[in-house]
Amino acid sequence: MKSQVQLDELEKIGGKIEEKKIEEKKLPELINVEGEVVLRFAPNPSGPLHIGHARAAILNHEYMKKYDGKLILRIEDTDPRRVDTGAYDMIEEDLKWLGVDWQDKIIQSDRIPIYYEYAEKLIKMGFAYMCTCKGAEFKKLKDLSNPCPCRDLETAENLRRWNDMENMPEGEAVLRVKTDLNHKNPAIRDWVAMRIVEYEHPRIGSQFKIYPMMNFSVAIDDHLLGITHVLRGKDHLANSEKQRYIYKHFGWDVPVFIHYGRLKMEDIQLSTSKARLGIKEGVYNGWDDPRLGTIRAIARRGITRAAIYNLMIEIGLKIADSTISWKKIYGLNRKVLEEAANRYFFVWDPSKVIIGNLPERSLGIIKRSMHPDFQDRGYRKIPFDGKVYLVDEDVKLHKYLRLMDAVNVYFKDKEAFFHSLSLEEARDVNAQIVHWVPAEDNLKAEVVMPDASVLKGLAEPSCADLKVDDVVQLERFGFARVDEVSEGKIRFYFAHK
RNA sequence: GCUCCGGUAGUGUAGUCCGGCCAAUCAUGUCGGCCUUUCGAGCCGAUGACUCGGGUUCGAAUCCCGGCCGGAGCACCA
Repeated sequence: MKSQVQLDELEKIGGKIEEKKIEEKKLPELINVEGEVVLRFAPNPSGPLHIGHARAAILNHEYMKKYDGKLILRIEDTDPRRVDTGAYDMIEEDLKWLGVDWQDKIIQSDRIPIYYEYAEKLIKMGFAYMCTCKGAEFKKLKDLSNPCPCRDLETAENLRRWNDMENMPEGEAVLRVKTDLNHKNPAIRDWVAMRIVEYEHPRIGSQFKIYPMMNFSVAIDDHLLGITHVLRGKDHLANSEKQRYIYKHFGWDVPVFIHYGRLKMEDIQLSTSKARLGIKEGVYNGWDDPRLGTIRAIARRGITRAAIYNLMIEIGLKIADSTISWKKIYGLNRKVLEEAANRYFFVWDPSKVIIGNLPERSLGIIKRSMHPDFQDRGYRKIPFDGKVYLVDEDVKLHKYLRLMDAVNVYFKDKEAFFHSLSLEEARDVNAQIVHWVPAEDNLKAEVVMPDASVLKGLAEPSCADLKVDDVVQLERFGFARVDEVSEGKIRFYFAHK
């Protein structure tokens, strides 16, 4: 018997634990918050979103909610060669699946004239010049901190070249932003703002031939859209510095740049371009192949958005790189699924067993709860007539088996016989407790595993009532998402144990 | 090579700015126990980290210098 003092102490501890659970995982405050916080998620439409995009999307979305601010979806399609027309819709679908919503959407290819306008302003202000030097020659000069011959061109000549740019072939000229030729980092020196692209844009066609470089369009748009905080990967560190020159030249306020580290994912290092190639060559079944790190692949596997959200919030915006293990994701996902997932029997590697000596009283309809912790969800009915399929390994490895909620059997000369009925008796002989499926009344089932291999077996009859996207726990097997249900057949995608 | 940035348990993360309350947080994983008609969940317990070497200081995960390791950028991609 515990003393009152001990009980009080326990309650205190319990209370503390509760509190900690509630206050779990918060994002740090943003700096320089004055007025409305405006953020953007700005993917390049080269394919569907992957787990790396999810980080940017979720963090931006979380801050939008935290500060009751605004999130803008900006599609950055200023390189006609890197545009996949299917990606525009896929990006929005993926964001919707993630539960990320946005207030405004803009597509940069709709804004080309705006970039022209600001390019011209920059030329007139003397902060940009038209450079016709060969790339290699410019680099040589740049690396020595020397100006190229075009740098000191008169404004009038720059404007003449700028207006003539449309008549030049690709590679003939670029518009450069003046920065600092003595900048320590050669990459920052006089970077390219506009270039000629002779390639039909998949979305807007051939109406333009001059396209902005990302550093230019991004800086112009971030300012025009009133972006206050820019969250981006640390691979953009140098770009942020390049973009600062645009703000400086125009006299604009610079947003807060926040750079986070690289996200590495165990077993998945596939870039969008490699994935696309793999799909084209038939190595992968599509963008949602379970081996890929795309949002849709992860979703198809029964990973919940809540798990992805929690993961991204936990990782946060650290600039140091992070490696995510599947175990981490599974652990987070299991928390969500454990409560949500109803239980069903799936027998893989099925072995038919006919049980001898069955007493009449052991036959009938077996009822088993949908979820042991939530009896109010009701139960499934599984008819038991002595003829069942069991997992082959269970049959081979054990002398005594208890078929859950039905009977205890024993094997003699590879034949199965009735032993007893109660759980207690099963315990007395150390019977292995196993799941089973009726030999007659069942569904053909297959489970697509994370490596895309397919495990075939049989599922209990009530699986016929399942709907696509239901996530269930296949007892003694693991969590799986229902991918397709048809007459007498069901297909699952395996999530994890 | 040049420029910049990092390095806390297996993994993720807190703490680092403003040294002491840090013999370092929380989560996940792993192992063990209890419970249980699932290999799940829950509960209890265990496990395990400040990259290394100097320096400053009464005192360093925290500040300084150097090494090591890792990453990013160095495009007419984003």
